[in-house]
Amino acid sequence: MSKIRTGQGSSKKDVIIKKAASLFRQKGYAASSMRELADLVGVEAPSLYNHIGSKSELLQAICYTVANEFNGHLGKVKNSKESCSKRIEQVIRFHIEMMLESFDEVYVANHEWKQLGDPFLSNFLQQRRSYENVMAAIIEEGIASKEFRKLHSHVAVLTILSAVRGLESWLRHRKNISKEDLENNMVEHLLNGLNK
Amino acid sequence: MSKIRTGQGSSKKDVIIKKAASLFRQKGYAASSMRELADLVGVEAPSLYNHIGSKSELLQAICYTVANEFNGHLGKVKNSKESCSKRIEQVIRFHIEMMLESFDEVYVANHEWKQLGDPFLSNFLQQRRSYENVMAAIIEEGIASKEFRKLHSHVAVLTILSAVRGLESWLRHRKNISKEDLENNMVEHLLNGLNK
DNA sequence: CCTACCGATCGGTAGG
DNA sequence: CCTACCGATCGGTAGG
Repeated sequence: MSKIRTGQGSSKKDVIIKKAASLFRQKGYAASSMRELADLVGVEAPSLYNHIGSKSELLQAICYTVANEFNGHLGKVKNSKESCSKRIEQVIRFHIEMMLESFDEVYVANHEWKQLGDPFLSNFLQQRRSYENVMAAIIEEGIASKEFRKLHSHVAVLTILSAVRGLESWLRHRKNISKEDLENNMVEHLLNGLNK
Repeated sequence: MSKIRTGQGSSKKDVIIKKAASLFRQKGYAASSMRELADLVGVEAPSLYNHIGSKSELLQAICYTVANEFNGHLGKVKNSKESCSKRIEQVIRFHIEMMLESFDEVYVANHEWKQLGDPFLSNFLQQRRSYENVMAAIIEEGIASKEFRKLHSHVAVLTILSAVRGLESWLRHRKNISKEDLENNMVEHLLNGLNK
């Protein structure tokens, strides 16, 4: 489903971006050097520049690919005919699946976006704000229709998105629980807290 | 209540640590230079070393001060005679208050601990694991006493801690909501999701 | 894809 | 507290 995965059809540039995501997640963007990245790819550092323009371009590619995936999904869910509860559940499950499928990329987009230079930084923040607003609108619709309890919609969005982000630390020290259990537990906790 | 605040009784070292927390939060640890920090303090870079030993020592001081505050509070709550629900609520409220009172420090401890060198890194992770275990034990006690619904306790801990951490992004672009509203909304959402 | 190398900046020290 | 300066490492280029 995603351009993030690296199959046999991937170019050298894709490989470099994939390795960069892994390196940036482990060490942070600023603390990662192009020499280390070159080692992971299996070439000398200057050779990287035959495929990419700069270090910052790698961060941009990672952050924007992730942002596009999330925006694409929310766009589809937004105007569906299902209940607000069902739509929010779909958003939660999508976040959890993205985290499990594209851990490095999502982690980097969540942690290292601050290192983006302008205009990429402001554009990224703009996209995120808009994403949160759409989610808040769905929750407000649910409150108006008495489906949800009367909570501040933006606080609820924050609570949900942050909780889901926490899977990061889960994925670092994998406990013995299946993806299904994880999803169902989290959906139950967050959705029951919302439901009337 | 906390050694984090910088009042009139603070030494130059305290001032440096406080400014470092602010700088590290804004730019990240690795991307912050000692020259920038010196500028904020109002001295030349080499003068910093009359008060501190190294850049990494600053990160250690910030992370450990925060960790000690949280551990101290949880230690007090842990064996209190109150209901599990009440104890979890106290933990949630403490996290929110810490975030509001010592934003820079908590943010840095949450985001930059990975840049700690060993043995500080493993010690920090050990403390955090132990903190989560104590919270999970309280939740399990609540499940056993039928106070809470039957959720995986470690997933619930993760959900709660992550949601509370999300206040970070709230504090960056302050919306018009009071501390009390924020706390009450979040406690209601998270606790109602837990309660039977 | 490599070797050779650049200017800039880093954390930190010496010496006063 | 400063000036002067160190070795190391950085992102990136030239040239083949």
